[in-house]
Amino acid sequence: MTRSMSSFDKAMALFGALVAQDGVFESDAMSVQLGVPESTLYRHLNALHSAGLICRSKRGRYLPNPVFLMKLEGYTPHAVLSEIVRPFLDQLSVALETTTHFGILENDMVTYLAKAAFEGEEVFTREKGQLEAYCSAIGKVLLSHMTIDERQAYITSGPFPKLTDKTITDPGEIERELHRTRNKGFGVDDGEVHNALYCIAVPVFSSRGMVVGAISSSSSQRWASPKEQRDRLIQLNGVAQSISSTLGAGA
Amino acid sequence: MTRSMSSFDKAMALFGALVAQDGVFESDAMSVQLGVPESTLYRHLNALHSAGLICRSKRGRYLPNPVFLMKLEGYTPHAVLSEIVRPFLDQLSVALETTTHFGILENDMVTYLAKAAFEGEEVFTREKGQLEAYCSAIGKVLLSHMTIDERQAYITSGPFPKLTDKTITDPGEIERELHRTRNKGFGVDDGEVHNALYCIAVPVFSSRGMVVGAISSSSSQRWASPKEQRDRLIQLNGVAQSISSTLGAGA
DNA sequence: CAACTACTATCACAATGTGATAAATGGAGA
DNA sequence: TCTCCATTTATCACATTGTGATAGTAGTTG
Repeated sequence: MTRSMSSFDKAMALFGALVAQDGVFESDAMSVQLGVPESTLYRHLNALHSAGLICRSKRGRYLPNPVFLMKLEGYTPHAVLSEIVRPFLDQLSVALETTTHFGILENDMVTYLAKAAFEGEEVFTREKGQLEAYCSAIGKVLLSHMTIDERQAYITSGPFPKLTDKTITDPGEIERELHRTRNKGFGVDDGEVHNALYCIAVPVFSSRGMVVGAISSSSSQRWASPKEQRDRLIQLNGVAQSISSTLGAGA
Repeated sequence: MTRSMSSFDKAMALFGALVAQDGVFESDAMSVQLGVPESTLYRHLNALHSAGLICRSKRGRYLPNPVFLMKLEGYTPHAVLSEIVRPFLDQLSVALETTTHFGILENDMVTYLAKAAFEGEEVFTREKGQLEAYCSAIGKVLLSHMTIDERQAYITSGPFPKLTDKTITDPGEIERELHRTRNKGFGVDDGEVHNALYCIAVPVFSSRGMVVGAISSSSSQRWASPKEQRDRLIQLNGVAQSISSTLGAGA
């Protein structure tokens, strides 16, 4: 991790900064931002250009090369993510003897990108299916990592249907639950989506701390003991971290 | 162009190959394909990974990093292309004293991504607007650079409405016209879309010879002499080449 | 279990990236 | 048109990095 950065990483850091700033390049500001001397920045800029990653629009503006973008058109983050995550879910499902999911947030709903079923445990979810976020374990985790503004917008967006008699539907109560979820570092759905469905979920981070999605363990019966739940969480977090490191170092 | 490739270029060449081959990496085949020894390839592979461009799916399979893809989600090839091309069109419009366009092929129709109007020359087209390909200058150029199969599919897809009395509508005749267009290297619309609209167009290539789009010069009156037309073509081609080199070396 | 291929590790050498400095180019405004 | 300022290119001595041959490990397939 702390091994010497290759020239490649440095140039890609510049690319990342450019993309994040809508192509605006101010040499002195960028220099302090990235901790790289200006002369080196221009060399990196040229490297990015000759590699076909960026092209110059006007003075001080560099955009991702459209030809490069076209090459990536066949790939969607969702499709790739689900392919990457699937083997991890399979392994986890065997280890925990439960069904496991990987989900992301999309339009305030949870979308399941991958599912590994554990035989004997029928779970009604399906891949690419959507679920309410406020009551599912994965949803709680993802909502709890939103910015304050985003979360506020979600909380006031209601209404929140009562799916079971355990479903939390009061906005204030939901907000507190999300706060607890964030503090604990994992989300719990204690029969709040479906009477016979109990889940716990933990976040999957990208290497720079952004939340990419969450993985969960779902069972038709409640976990027997606190110890058992703790055990599952450890395994979930282990796998989450494996996924993170598979995703690598980029943003 | 032939100056020594930076390590960056070589690694990005590997990335390009991976993307083009759906992530499949066979070290010996890739080695001969790129002319790079295997040990170096694996170093590049690791560089791409640690820079966050790719991640490992399974043995021998490397996919674009979904986190990286997400960062690029705000950029579409079309939007970037039109921004890149616009200043060139403006300049060309002044030089030729005609309206100029940049268009690409989309679902067998020409889509105009950018337009630079020349005052006094009213042209009915608008940016993001679509036009039939078989009778417009830009369309002819783009169709003429399709693969044989694609072109055949287009020719048989008909029907081809007769927009003016000069419009070529017979499939066989269209095919011959496309063949002529390809051989000449430029396309002509001699009032075939609209009675008072005369255009010539030339292709814009990416640095590896792929056709990205085409630029055209449109006028409400026919060019006076062959010499004048030749002159316009020279300027069109010059600008097309400028755009190509702005797009850079990738793919 | 055998054969194969993906993948990692090491090392001496050379190529390439580095950053300070200086100079040129181009665009916005007076 | 001229001035000013930020962007951009050019140069150079130095040291960090990349290179590729070789050898060895590990995971997969039959």
